Amino acid sequence: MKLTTKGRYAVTAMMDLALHAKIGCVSLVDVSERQNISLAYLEQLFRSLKKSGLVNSIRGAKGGYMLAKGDKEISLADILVAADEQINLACGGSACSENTPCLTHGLWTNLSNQFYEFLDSKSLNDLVKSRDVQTMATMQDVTQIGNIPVQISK
Amino acid sequence: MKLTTKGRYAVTAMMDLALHAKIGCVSLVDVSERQNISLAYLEQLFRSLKKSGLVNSIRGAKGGYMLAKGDKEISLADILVAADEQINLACGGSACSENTPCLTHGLWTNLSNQFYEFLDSKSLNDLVKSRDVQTMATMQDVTQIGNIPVQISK
DNA sequence: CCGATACCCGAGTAAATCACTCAGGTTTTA
DNA sequence: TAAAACCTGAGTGATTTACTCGGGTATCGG
Repeated sequence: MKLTTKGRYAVTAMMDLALHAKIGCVSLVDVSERQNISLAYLEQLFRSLKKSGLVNSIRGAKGGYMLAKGDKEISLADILVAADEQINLACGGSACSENTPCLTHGLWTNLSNQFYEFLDSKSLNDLVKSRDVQTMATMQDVTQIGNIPVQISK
Repeated sequence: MKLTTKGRYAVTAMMDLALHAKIGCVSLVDVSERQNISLAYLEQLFRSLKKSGLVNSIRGAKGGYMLAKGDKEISLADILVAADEQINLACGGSACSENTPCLTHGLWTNLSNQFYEFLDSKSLNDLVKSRDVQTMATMQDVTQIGNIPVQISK
């Protein structure tokens, strides 16, 4: 039971967008530097996020990404699902088919649903509000000399 | 967020033991046939379960495995952990080290703990009691001509 | 209008993990 | 003593992961 880094990165990146929502749109270069994630990987990731309608993009210089909905309308589950992170513990292999389900088939679908409910109950806003994240975020912005709008030299 | 088949098999197998606890010990051949899991794989799996103290074994003909504790003392979490199924969604890669944790580090350790609590609150007995499992189990035993104690011919 | 910035896209790939299998044991019972 | 069963280490093909690469195309400032 583990999460792929893709799912984890997706949540991190979405939080970054949420934290800098006031600026308008955020470039992946910024996200990459702040969150320490490879740019190429982020681009690939944001394709999925966009396809799922979680973010909008603006092309060209001064472009970037922004949340397609409000903070509170996006859940952890939404993000994970968008990042191909299926929240499904159930079986689909050889030992368990539709007509001859295994002993635990019901159990896992049940648990999966409960996990989904749980993850769907946490909004991006909930996450961003947390004290932990707030302090980390300001630290990140300060480290970025000059903060966001200016950014003169490399 | 998915479960490996190893974890799933472990739970299935443990439930099989629990369901046939009255017989004394259960051979892996029986479990293999009833639950449709490769014998060799089960043997490998039961090494882990034994090492973790969840089952005891009796060697030789008429031998087999049995639960090392009561139904109610064994949790889903216990079984999954024994089957090398770590219940940990947190990061440990490049983007996130101890001194420079990523934005979401706290979030994932938090979630992991909640998941663990949840899985630890479900005992093997809880699972076995469920209507679903009961009916499936009797079906499995009936299909096995002659049921458990007798088992004359192959 | 040109070059820099940034999004967009398909494909490829090394490393890791998974889901097993195999080939041998050793112990116990009938 | 043969069969049943547990025990063990090692190997392996397939799949998935976590990326990278090499090209685009749109937009803005000068």
